[in-house]
Amino acid sequence: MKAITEQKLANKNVTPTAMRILVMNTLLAQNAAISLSDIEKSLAPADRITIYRTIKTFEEKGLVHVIEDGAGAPKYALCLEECDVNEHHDLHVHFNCICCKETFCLPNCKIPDVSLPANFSSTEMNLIVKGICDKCAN
Amino acid sequence: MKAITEQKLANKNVTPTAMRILVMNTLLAQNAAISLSDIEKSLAPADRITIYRTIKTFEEKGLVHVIEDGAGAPKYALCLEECDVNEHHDLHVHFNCICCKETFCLPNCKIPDVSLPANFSSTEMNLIVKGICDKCAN
DNA sequence: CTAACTAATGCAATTCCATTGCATTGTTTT
DNA sequence: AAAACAATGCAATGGAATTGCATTAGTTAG
Ligand SMILES: [Mn+2]
Ligand SMILES: [Mn+2]
Ligand SMILES: [Zn+2]
Ligand SMILES: [Zn+2]
Repeated sequence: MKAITEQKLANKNVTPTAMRILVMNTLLAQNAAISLSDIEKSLAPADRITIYRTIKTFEEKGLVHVIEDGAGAPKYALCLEECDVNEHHDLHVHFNCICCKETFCLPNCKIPDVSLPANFSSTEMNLIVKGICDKCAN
Repeated sequence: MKAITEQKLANKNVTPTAMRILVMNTLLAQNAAISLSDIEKSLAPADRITIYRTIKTFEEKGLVHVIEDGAGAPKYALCLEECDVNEHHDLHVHFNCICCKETFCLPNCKIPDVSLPANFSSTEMNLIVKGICDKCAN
């Protein structure tokens, strides 16, 4: 366990401090994206700002990606190994369930190409699908 | 001018008050999506909260749609006539230019279908493309 | 036409979250 | 061990969303 956590940090050149290991373990334990305040609650009474800066560091180093699902606060999920400081490669669809309110990465669901108008060029895409997830379907 | 504005409000059963006409005219004057604080600045010294509630009303009545482009604050743009209280039909791509920072509706650029995992069903989709717009391309 | 009722507005106040400054503590390098 | 650098904790700031409440404008019933 601890090995995996520290390895992930080491892979992206992030010094494995106590706080960072706690946050990384929290992220590893999720099957859905979580917000900053989720992490705060989960790690209370750890300092909020330190968690904030930890997540920022993770984001910059390509350990997590941000998901803006329109639910108020941004959520975070672990990146694939291929992501790095310069480029995130999580070009997958994110799904927000209107029933359980969870937001999931759908790593096998790639964002299709769209044909933009003339002289528009794209560098990044973000697709949020809202609906009912498998667990909430009856 | 005034005729168009009031007609748009009337079409969606929104009482055409002074404030609502001002906000609607502001929206009509844009060629890009604008944030609440943009509207506030544009209509200063009108009351911020009234503008907030006006936009909420417009949104509920299907007059405007929200665009979360990840730039911090949500932006708003006029809907097509087909939108209504029950359903927004703006299933088009939104484009955020990393150069001029503007966010545009691309009404002719529909969001392609994506094949979700088994037992996931979609009710709504939101695709934000980031890149360089035609005006900023050289 | 007026009283009663409903909708819209303006202002105050609250809450939430993001972000920064700064002093302190822990780590690494020389 | 001293100097240099990185991470942390706490205080403070700032922006934006949201709600309560009293006031005003608009509409409707008698
Ligand atoms: Mn993801
Ligand atoms: Mn649009
Ligand atoms: Zn669900
Ligand atoms: Zn541009």
